[in-house]
Parts: sequence; structure tokens; C-alpha cells
Amino acid sequence: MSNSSKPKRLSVKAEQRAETRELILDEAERLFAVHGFLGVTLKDVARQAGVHHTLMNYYFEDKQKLLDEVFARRAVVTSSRRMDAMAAYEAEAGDAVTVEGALRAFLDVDLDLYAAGGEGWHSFGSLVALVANTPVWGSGLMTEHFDPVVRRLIGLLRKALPDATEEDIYWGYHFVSGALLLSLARTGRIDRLSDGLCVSDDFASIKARMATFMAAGIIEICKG
Amino acid sequence: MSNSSKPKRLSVKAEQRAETRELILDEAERLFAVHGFLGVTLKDVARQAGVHHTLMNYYFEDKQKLLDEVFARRAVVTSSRRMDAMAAYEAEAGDAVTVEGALRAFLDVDLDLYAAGGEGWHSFGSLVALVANTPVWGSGLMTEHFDPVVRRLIGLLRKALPDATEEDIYWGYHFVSGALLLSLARTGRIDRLSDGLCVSDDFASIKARMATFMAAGIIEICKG
DNA sequence: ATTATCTATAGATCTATAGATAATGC
DNA sequence: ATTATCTATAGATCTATAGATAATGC
Repeated sequence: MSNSSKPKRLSVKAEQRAETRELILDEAERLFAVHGFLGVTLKDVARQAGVHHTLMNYYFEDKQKLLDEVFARRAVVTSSRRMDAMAAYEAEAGDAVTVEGALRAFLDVDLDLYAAGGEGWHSFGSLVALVANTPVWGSGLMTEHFDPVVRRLIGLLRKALPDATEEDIYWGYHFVSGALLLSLARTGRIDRLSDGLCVSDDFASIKARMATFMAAGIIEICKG
Repeated sequence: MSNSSKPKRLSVKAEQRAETRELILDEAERLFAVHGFLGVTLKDVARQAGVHHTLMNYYFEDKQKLLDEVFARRAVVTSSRRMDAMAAYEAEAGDAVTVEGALRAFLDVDLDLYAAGGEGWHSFGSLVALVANTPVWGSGLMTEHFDPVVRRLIGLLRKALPDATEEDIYWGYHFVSGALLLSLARTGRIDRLSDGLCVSDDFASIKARMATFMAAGIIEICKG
């Protein structure tokens, strides 16, 4: 238990273990994102990762636990960044919190992460959309990882719109959430509909419009 | 080939056939909506429908074709209603087409259908969301059944916003689409987040806010 | 001595079809 | 005679584990 000043030098075995686990997580993430949880077998993941298929159960308790780890790996990163961004915004804005400011803190750091994060983050985005749309086995993951950031956003919106009803604010968030999830899914549908003018992977274009769009919508329905 | 004045009286066999097919389609729809296409086996569907599992391949070529029929059954209904609603709106509005008017024609008849359609339509809604979020096997169905209504909407929005760029209009539609899909999915997430204040199944509350919200958003991003 | 990897296999499905039997059709 | 339903089964997976072997650890 020499925990003070941990030896940074990992043993060969510990390194090998960590590398293999990451490799499996990467391939699982990629495959789950494209084919869905049930559209991928542990053997598929093992084949792609180049490891023996029995190692799947050596490194991960079962298939569900593998998904849980894939999901948690990036969910904690985006959640903590968004919490920080919202806290920073609130500190900076004081009593002058605006709907668009709150939404930018909630949306923009997240979209930046997906824009700059490469293939891994892209896959994770698609996976979040799939998980969110399969409540029967996905709602636990959504609740566990994303409820805190949503509640934080709701708090900021309340501050920005002290006269709005709770229902209007929640329905407003619901629309934001749907638009964000479809963006993360990168289905390629907008590409085909617009004949290539818009591109699903273009998170910069989405970021440029999303907070503005959603702020206008929320303010409008909260007028009622 | 006595096609003139078809005998409305169907034979017992023809009736039986039609009933069994519908029964299978109903149960497949319900199960696919909850568990996803791959989360349901043909045996599951047969068991729920109370028919022998080998009848699945007697009535439907294969599992994919069963999904295609489940999907097409209601997709043609909603699509034709929405096309009619948009045509009626355009005829009525003439050159004074508005963004909110166009969106009401696109959204409201659809939401009415889900609100009043009972369990079958509810299941279909969840299924649409799942199909839309699984591009690898779902984009064909989306394109085939929903491209025409989307193109019709885009045409109306162009008329309402002659100075807007094509990109802004398509991205605006993209946000609308995401919000609609999450509403159809009825994930129950907004219920839990709002502690029961908002209810996923409450299409009336969604309809009351959605076109207003989306019109404000589209108009705002098209100002740029 | 401990941990990573592979061999072999249990046990449980699934989809799909060939072919037999039972129920209407004309 | 035609069509609906059931019997029986081929053929192909999958997940998960017990136990053996190979590679580091100290």
C-alpha cells in the first residue's frame, strides 16, 4: 500500500492490460455506434480489436458492463466540462444570466468536444443518440450520466426567465435535447436532403446556429 | 379478373389471412418499438400474436420485410395527411406563407395522429425514432417514406423566407426534425427530469409549443 | 507466483425451410 | 384444389466458463 507518490512506472503487464482494455473499448465504441448494442457481438469486437474472443470476458464481466464502460469513459469528460462551463458562466453573468448565455455554456463546449475529438468522440455521439432512443435499456445510462448537467441548465434558465412556467422551461429543454441528440447521431440524413449543402459531421455549423435558435424558441414559448 | 365492382365479401380464408397478418404486424410494431429490431425475435412476435412461429415466414418473406411492412403501414398514412395539409395551407396562404404556418401544416396533423391514434401510433412513433437513429439499416426507410414531406416543407419555408440562405433553412429543419423525433420516441426522460410535471405521452402539450418554438428559432438563425 | 492468453466446449438460441396435416373453396 | 397451420430439423450463431499454457514479477 505504498500509495504516497505512486510509482508512475507501470509494469509491462499492467501496461499491456491497460492497452488491451482501451483497444477493446475503442473498437466496441465504434461498432456499437454504427450497429447498435445488439447489432454487435463480442466476437465482432474481439476480431476488430485483434484479440482472442475469450479475452472479452476476461477483461469485462459481460457485454452490458462493456457498454457501461464505453459509455462512462467519455460521459464523465463531457459532463464535467459542461458543469464547469455553466458554473463559470453563472459566476461571470451574476444576475444577468440570459437564455442564450446559458445554452452556450451547455451546448458549445460539448459541440467543441465532438468537433475536435476525432473518431472516438464521433462514435460516442452516435452511441449517446442510440442509448437515448432505446429507453428500455438506455434510460439508466442517460439518467446516471446526464441528469446533473441538465438540472444545472434548467437552473440557469429559471434564473434567466423568472416569470416562465416550469412546464414551458422543461418542454423548451426537451426540444433542445432532441435537436442535440440528432446532431450527435450524425445520421447523414441532412446531407442527403440538402444534396450535400449541409454535412452531418459539421459540428461548427451546428454550433454557429444552435444556441441562437434554441434561445429564440425558448423565449417565445415562455412568453405565453 | 372481374375487377369491376370487386366483391366486398371476402372468403373466410382471405379474411383469416388478413386478420392474422394484421395481428402479426401489430405485435411486431409494439415489440420493435420497445426493444428495437434486433431486440426482438420472430419467435417473440409469434408468441405475442398467438400464432405458430413458422407462420412468420409463411406470411412474411423474412424479418426485414416484416419491419418494412410495419413501417410502411402507418408511414403512408401520416405522409399523405401531411402532404394534404401543406398543400391546403399553401393554397389558402397564397403569397403570404409564414414560417409558423408552414410548420403547423407539417407538425400539427402529425402530432394529432399520434395523440389520437392509440397504442399503435405510439409504438410507430418510437419505431420511427429508432429507425432514424440507426442509419446503417434505417436510412433507406426514412428516405423512402419521409423525403417527400420534408421537401414540401422546405419549399414552403423558402417561400416564407425568400432572403434566407439554403444552409440556414436546412439546419433549421434539422433542429425541427430532432425535436420531433425525440417527441415521437416518448422516452420518458422529460417525465423523470421534470418530476412528472411534463409527460412524454402528452402530444397536446408538445403541439401547443412546437411550431411556435421552431418558427422563432428558424426566423432567428435566418436573420444572419 | 501471478497474470495474460488460448483451447475446448456447454448450453442456449435464432432464422428459415421442407414437407405433412388440417381446413376451406368451387 | 387451394391455402392455412403445424412437425421436425438444418445450419449457424452467441455468450460465458473451466481449465491449460505462455509470459512477466519479485
